[in-house]
Amino acid sequence: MEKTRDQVRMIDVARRAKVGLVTVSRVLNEPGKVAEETRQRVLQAIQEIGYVPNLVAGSLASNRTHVIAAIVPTIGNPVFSETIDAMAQELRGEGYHLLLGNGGHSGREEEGLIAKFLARRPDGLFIHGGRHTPETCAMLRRSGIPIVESGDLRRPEPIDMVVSYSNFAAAEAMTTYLLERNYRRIGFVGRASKENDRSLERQRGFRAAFERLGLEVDPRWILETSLGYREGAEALVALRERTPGLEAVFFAGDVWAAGALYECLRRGWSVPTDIAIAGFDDHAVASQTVPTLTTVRVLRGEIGRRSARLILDRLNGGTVDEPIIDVGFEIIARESA
Amino acid sequence: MEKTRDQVRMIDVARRAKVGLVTVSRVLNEPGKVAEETRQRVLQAIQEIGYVPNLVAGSLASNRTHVIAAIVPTIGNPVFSETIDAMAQELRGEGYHLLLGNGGHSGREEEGLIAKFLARRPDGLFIHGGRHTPETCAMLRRSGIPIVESGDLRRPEPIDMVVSYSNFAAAEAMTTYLLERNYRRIGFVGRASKENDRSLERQRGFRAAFERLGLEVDPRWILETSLGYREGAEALVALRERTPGLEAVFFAGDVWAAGALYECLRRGWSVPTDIAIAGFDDHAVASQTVPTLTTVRVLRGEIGRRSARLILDRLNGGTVDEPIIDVGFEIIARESA
DNA sequence: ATCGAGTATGGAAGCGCTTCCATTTCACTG
DNA sequence: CAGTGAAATGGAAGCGCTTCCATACTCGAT
Repeated sequence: MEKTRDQVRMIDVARRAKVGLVTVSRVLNEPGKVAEETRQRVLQAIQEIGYVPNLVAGSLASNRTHVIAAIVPTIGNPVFSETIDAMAQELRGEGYHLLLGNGGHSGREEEGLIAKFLARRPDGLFIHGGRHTPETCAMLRRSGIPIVESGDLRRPEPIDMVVSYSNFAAAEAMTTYLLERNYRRIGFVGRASKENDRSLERQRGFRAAFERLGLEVDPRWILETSLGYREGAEALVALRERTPGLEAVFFAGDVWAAGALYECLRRGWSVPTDIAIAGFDDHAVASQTVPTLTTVRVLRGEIGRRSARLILDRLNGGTVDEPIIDVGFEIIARESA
Repeated sequence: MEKTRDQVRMIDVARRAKVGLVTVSRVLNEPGKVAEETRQRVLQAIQEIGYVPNLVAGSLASNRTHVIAAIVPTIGNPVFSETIDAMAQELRGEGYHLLLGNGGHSGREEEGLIAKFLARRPDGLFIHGGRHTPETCAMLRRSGIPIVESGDLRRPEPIDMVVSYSNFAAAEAMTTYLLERNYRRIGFVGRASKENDRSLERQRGFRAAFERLGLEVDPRWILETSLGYREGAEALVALRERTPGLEAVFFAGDVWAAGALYECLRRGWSVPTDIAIAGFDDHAVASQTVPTLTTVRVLRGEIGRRSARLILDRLNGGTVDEPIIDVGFEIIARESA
């Protein structure tokens, strides 16, 4: 079952085209430096014998793999896949490919994955995720490759570059929007803030908006749960039950909000009259729900594109002037709040 | 801006541990063949100087990259990302990583991508997608690596292995379900069947269910559009307008169906009394919509896992007995139809 | 003591490319 | 017409590993 070593090599092309091996390499990598006639001869030889270059060998010799590693908590989450998609697109234009990994949510798991990824010598690395173990950071720094961190703008000591928006600012802005519309008793639904820095930041933003107006946040308004439509519905019910007079709920994710809107339909609660609902992400469904969903738009694709560009620019020898990019956000006011 | 060649190499570890370079390689790849004491010494040396193996060099020498290439039309589509996610998970367990590419929907584009991917010498390849150009097929065959095609069970000449469900059978089953419930005028919404084989298969399945009962399909019942919530809503309205007495609509995708359900809410159409709605995919939202959505469940994760296993088994020297795996589907009967 | 069969280890030869440098050719200058 | 520089080409030396083979040593059976 041994994999047979019968590849067509560059030297075979060279012999066929009656040129030196080096010339074949040039045709592939620096076509401008080869005479037109020679070039054609080589290209034809490549065609004829069906030569497929071996980039593994090339990478070893040149010390560049043209691979960018990307690590996200879960590939399945559309929130990440949109970023990844845009990044892959941008990279492909310059001959780079994506090595994809789901880091899981634990620091140790991530550390192991990163170690294995670095062994593949990617030319750059994109990582969405919060805290890294000190070992991970050290490893990444030592690697010497351009690195983009994403997930939140606020990083105490960025390893290298950062592309994101501020979860804090976005949550604060939405909460302020709700407060301005005279909602006062506002629930907040997010992920476990202990496990997830971004959730924590959103919750902080929520609280900050209240504080700026000198208002108190009732601890009963805060609810942490896992992501899902049903979880959103359940959260809404739980919050209303334990908080008499609740006027609005800010869901830190549109999936929860959409689930909650369904619950309102089932129970005959009128939105936003009985209860106002706000979301986060501007998921495709947000403009179609009944009623349509007020939410925070974040440009996920933009994060991917900008990250790719930053890495590519550095690889192309440019000095990156601003290594921390804020892609911003936007409050999308619709019917639900 | 030259990338400095200052990696720690295996030979450095060897010298520090006072062993031969080969022994270090063994510690990493066949630990059992090294004496315990020596092994510890080597591991410690690795720790101390922070050695990160260079898999590029290893791959060149061993002719195995431990990389599996995966090509999907779009990474962003949750339908694919679920498969990819499961596949990555399964592969990681055996030390393999995923090289990810979005092939676009054109054959030429795909061909270029595959050529570039093969140059990276992946040990296996997963591809979701229908028609490949003859050149693509030839290239893939010549590569000699295990290949899994997915997307639909029906492939005239599978390149190698296939893991999927039958779009035809699934659509036929759902249509039959609707017919059994005495819906007779049934709309069908899918993607452009000219561009997408899977859409065509689903449409064929739809028609086949009618034929089996000797019933006619009115051409006005068929509507092709692009994917999206709004598109689903619009499709529903268009179908009802042009088909008096329409009793049900089968949407070949839950996103359309969910969008259509919202439209029913807006217009006050009662589902399934005024109009029955069925979907496809069993998207997470399907169990939460109002009313809940009758749909076809397909195990996307299972496709990823099985594909990975098939490839891994072949790489581990096993002979795969059944190179065409049907993961099946399931009709999930809920309230909407 | 002798042999054979493990077990542990290391040296040397590549894997298929890129890069460095040398060489050749040729048009153009003074 | 020698002198010069640019353009085109190729030889040789690695890139950091794995694999093949040889060697040294151990142990129990003869």
